[in-house]
Amino acid sequence: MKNRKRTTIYDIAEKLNIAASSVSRALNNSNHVNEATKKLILKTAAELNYKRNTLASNLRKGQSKTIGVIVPFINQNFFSNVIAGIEEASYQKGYNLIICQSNELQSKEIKCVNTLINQHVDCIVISLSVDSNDHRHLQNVIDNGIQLIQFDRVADELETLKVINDNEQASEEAVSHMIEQGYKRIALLEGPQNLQIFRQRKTGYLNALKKHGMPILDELIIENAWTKELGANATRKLLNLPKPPDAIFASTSDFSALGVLEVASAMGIKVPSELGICGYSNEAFTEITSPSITTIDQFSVYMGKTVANLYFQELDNKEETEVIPKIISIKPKLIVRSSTKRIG
Amino acid sequence: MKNRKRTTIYDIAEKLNIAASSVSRALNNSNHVNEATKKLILKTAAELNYKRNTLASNLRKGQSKTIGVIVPFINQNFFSNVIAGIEEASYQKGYNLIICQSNELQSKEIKCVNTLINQHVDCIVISLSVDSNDHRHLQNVIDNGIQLIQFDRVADELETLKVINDNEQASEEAVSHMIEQGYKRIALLEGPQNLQIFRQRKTGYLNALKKHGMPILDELIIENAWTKELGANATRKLLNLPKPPDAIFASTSDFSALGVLEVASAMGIKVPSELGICGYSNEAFTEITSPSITTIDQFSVYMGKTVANLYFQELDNKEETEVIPKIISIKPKLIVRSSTKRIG
DNA sequence: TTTTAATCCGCAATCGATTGCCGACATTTA
DNA sequence: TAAATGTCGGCAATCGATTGCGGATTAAAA
Repeated sequence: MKNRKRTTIYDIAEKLNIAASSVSRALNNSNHVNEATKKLILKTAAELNYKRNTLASNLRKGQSKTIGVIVPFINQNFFSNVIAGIEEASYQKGYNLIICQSNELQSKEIKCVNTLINQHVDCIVISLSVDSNDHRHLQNVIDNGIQLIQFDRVADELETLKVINDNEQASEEAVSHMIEQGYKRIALLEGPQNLQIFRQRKTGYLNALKKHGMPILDELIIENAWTKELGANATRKLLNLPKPPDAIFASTSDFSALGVLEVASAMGIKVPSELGICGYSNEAFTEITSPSITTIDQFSVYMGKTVANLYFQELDNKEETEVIPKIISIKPKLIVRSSTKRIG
Repeated sequence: MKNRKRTTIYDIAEKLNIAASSVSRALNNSNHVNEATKKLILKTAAELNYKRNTLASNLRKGQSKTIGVIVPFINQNFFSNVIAGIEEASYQKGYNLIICQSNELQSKEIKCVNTLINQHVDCIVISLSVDSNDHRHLQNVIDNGIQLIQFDRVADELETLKVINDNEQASEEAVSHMIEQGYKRIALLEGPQNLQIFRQRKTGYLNALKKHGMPILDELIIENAWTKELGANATRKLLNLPKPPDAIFASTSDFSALGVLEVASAMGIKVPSELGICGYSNEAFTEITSPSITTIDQFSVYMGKTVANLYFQELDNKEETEVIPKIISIKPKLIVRSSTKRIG
């Protein structure tokens, strides 16, 4: 709070009795300024503890070197990892991050988008909130000349850059694995079907069953079981069926899978011998439950880096070759653990 | 990418054939403008899809309505929770967050600080990196008239606003609890002692021993065991002592405690009967290990909210009463779980 | 009807950095 | 020696929004 007034290029100019434009050029390392004066300016700038006012600079240059990120919750493992990845890649390029949480609410998501547009961010990175239905606010981003990149939870119909997981394939692989382990009645806990990722995971599940010539049993497919509690409730319901499942694929999240595991334990049902369990996301805890939970790794940090790098590539490429793929799909990896290992 | 050029107040002014200043006033809901024209302006602004250029506004007003946050890693539970808390409180006040990671490196921390100063953030919130030794960069923040708030890992000698946990007290409570459970030889895994929080936790440990008239055994105090791996190594060493401990307080983190638990399990040592374990942080996984781990909850989201609100209070209070406490200490809560429950 | 006050609105400066353009001077080439 | 080229520095406009001040119009008070 000492010098409320910060030193500007004018202060430096005045002190050295030169024009502010020269100071600006020197600080930007332009070659339109004599080497000697440049050194002098830099020295004086350091002495006066000069800090460039990025606001002014950005205003003039019409860019902000800032990327806005909107996620449902910052403190969910998957998202915080993606953000960490974005941050790492952006930092190297001298870009800053503005982070917003949509709290899974479209209404807040819209506000976040507007804030970021006002902030003149160069790029908005978003993973949709669960109740996101129409996408006018995203169209608005594009209309305002801001690069839009969607990741993970994407609106398919919008033609933007996207970084996604191959959910369908991963899901199919997981279910196939369970079938190979001898499970016959595999239940599916599905997430809100307005989100593409959950539709894809369901498709993967159905594909696997078809491929192995297994029947699709509607009573084993439970909607909207994507939190630990909902997963637990669904499990109670499933295990009390006349013909209960012998495996549960919690396609929504590991939290849901954890709910499954807890209910099974409480009911004295043995995992994996009597009930197989597979989650999604490879949350840290899946490794340390007993038994440990089979799950799918989404390479979240890598995903974040990919998002950022995609933006930077697109930036370099402007008006040039335009050969960059608009959609990058990252292949997730099935992590087989005890909760589904019945044989071998 | 449609209209590269966004509408400004001048566009609105021109269209309505009035002065830009009136537009500005209308948009700021000033009462120095006729109600009818105000309505007209607002309507036109909406029609033209006007978005305020926050950069220009902030430049003029000399503030940015932005809070910069620097943490070691975004994707560590504690920090992402604190950030979530800060975001929630800031959002309500119309403030944005710029997030940086120091990666536990002082060098990067300094760069982050400079970036944020350049960005003219109104406030910088920081939790120090582990190798943070001198604090000139923090002094620099203050000298630039930016409000500095430290949380959790703070530099004690700097007179700034601080939000901390009462580590000493929590630590003492945890160790006392273990003593009451009948543990006689309680080991301590300590963190890097240049960070105050770890010194405080050690002090709490020592206090508890003293209070209960128990000897302090140097061979049971292990330095720098603050990751899962280091915790595991330390445990191997401890359990191979001629007179091994019957309890381990992983004062650094739950990850460290997890390392302890894993080694104990691998060595066939029963927890809690043969070895008590207590962690720190109340990470989600501590609840689901078997046995579940006794730990200390730091109320991280609440901590974040407190940080943000502290800033806003200070803002309101400028030049006024100055009665706000400079240091807010949040009392953590001991969460007793199976890993230390030997009696009762 | 005249004075006073209130209400609106516009002019122009300002925030700090950047940049196109011009001119002064020095250096090189014809 | 004259012309052409290059180097360096300054002037002034610009980015978009805000705001102090003053002027004009209208309403209220005397």
